[in-house]
Amino acid sequence: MAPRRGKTKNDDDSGDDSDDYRKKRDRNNMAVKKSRVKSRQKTEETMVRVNQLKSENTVLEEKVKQLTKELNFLKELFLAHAGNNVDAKFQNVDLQKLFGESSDQ
Amino acid sequence: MAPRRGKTKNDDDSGDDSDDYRKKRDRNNMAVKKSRVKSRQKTEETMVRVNQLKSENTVLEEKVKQLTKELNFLKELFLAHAGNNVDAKFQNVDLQKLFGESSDQ
DNA sequence: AGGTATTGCGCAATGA
DNA sequence: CTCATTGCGCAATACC
Repeated sequence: MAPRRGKTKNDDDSGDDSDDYRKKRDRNNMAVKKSRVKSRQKTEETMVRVNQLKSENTVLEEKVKQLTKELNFLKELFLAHAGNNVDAKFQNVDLQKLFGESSDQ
Repeated sequence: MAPRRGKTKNDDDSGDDSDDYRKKRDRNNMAVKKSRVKSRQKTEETMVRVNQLKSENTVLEEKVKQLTKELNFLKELFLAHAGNNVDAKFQNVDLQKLFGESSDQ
């Protein structure tokens, strides 16, 4: 596969000339491998996370849609009779505030 | 930095003895670099995506909470008077169905 | 000071 | 055949 033997030709620093150099390289190679496995796992998890979030999101959007629908129905029903002076007690309620722009946006 | 010069000197196959081998290697090195840049960008984007989704999620959760609150308020208000036989027209509405367990959860 | 962890890079095999 | 992707080792260097 790979023609190992870069033949580092020791040249200078680090007093190790050959054998514990190898030991050191081997240990680093292990570390590299380990680190890369970890990295891949992290990526995997991130992908999973994205999918989780996407589906949670979908569920929540449906819920909002449903709730909004219900709320609008109720408001209409309410207003239809409120304008009719149905019950004096309803006068206590500030309908404008309630139904005008109840929630934001 | 790296004492390149592995000078594959090999002998075997691939009719290229030395010069277009280098060309080939250089091209591949370019391709590798490009591919890795792309990979890193993709990772970056994924991170961004996760954050986007997380905040969208938070917003949606708040919205659901708010809508639920409003809805409950309206239902109570409604029921308080419905039991009072406020308006004959309300008789058309099946209040059990409306307020019983309208939505899930 | 001495180790592991991370990262950029080149090589070679393999995939399109 | 050319380019893209991937596992791997090396060396630098970040991190403790």
